[in-house]
Amino acid sequence: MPVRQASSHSPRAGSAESVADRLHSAAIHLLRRLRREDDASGVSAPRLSALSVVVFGGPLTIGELAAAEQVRVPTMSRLVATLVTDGLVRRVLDSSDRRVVRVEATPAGRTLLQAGRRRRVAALAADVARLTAAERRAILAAIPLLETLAGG
Amino acid sequence: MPVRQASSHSPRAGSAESVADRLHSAAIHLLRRLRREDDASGVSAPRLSALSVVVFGGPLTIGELAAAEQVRVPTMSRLVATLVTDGLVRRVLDSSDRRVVRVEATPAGRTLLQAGRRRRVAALAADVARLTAAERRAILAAIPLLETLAGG
DNA sequence: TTGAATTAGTTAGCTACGCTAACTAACATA
DNA sequence: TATGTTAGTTAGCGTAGCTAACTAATTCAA
Repeated sequence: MPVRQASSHSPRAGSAESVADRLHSAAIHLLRRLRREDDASGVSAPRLSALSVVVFGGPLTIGELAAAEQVRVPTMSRLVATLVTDGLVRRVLDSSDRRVVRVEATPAGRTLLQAGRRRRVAALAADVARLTAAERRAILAAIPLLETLAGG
Repeated sequence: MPVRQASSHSPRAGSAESVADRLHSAAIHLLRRLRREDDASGVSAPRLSALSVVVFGGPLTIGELAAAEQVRVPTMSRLVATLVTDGLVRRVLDSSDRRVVRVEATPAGRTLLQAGRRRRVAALAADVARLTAAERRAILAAIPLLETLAGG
């Protein structure tokens, strides 16, 4: 794994390439862990993530949702279909443009999101809680940067 | 998305739960981006990651590889099969225990890894390079913590 | 020394997520 | 009105993850 050899192999510690490489590795590992926990909780990460956007971002079209989640429209269409089946969101027709599907959360969706997010991050949060305050600050400082990179 | 509402919704900014939640979201977004780039490079992230372990970690058994990559043995078995088909790694029989499959990199695997890693992280590295030195340091400081959390 | 348990890995079969291509339906416009 | 554009769905593919069930090899104990 890059991280395991980065120090002995990277071009320069701290170089953009080195940072990118190690970040890549860390993201893979972190997400594998998160996926396991999400699976255990019964709601996959992509679904919860989409549900979260709908709950907090108000009614959104499939296309807007896809853009927000950085996936293609058909992928989002399927995610939404699953969420509808699960009763977590509802399709609302736009009266002025009947092509448009607006997605909004159901009460069940809102409820589940709260519980789901709690459950989902519980184990991770427990580990985060084990870090020192300084370490937590270090992660917190990096998060907006990670989002920036993800958005690039 | 949690990040978009975290500041207005999280229990306490900086709390373990808040950090975990935002980290979860950031990891999803980051990996989606990385996946797109990996796909474009023709070698998926899990394969490159496994290849990297083999290249830098010397010959390893399937089980060791699975543990290192935090996946189950059948998953790794299949990844290795693909890498073998692609000529990037080679199975070596252990003469003292013929159940054991030791996986080692081929020259082609080593070559591809170098080029592949470069290509794979190039775009990300370009964005990283656009950050300030302080921002890069912030990410660098967080990475070992992320790996710790991923390993928990 | 042979028969049972254990260990390493593979195979089969499932779910989910991502994609593109091709389609339908609705709208806009020339 | 016919043509093009836009929103979304459906179909089909590839990959990754899992568990369950299997084979083959080794270990160990009666």
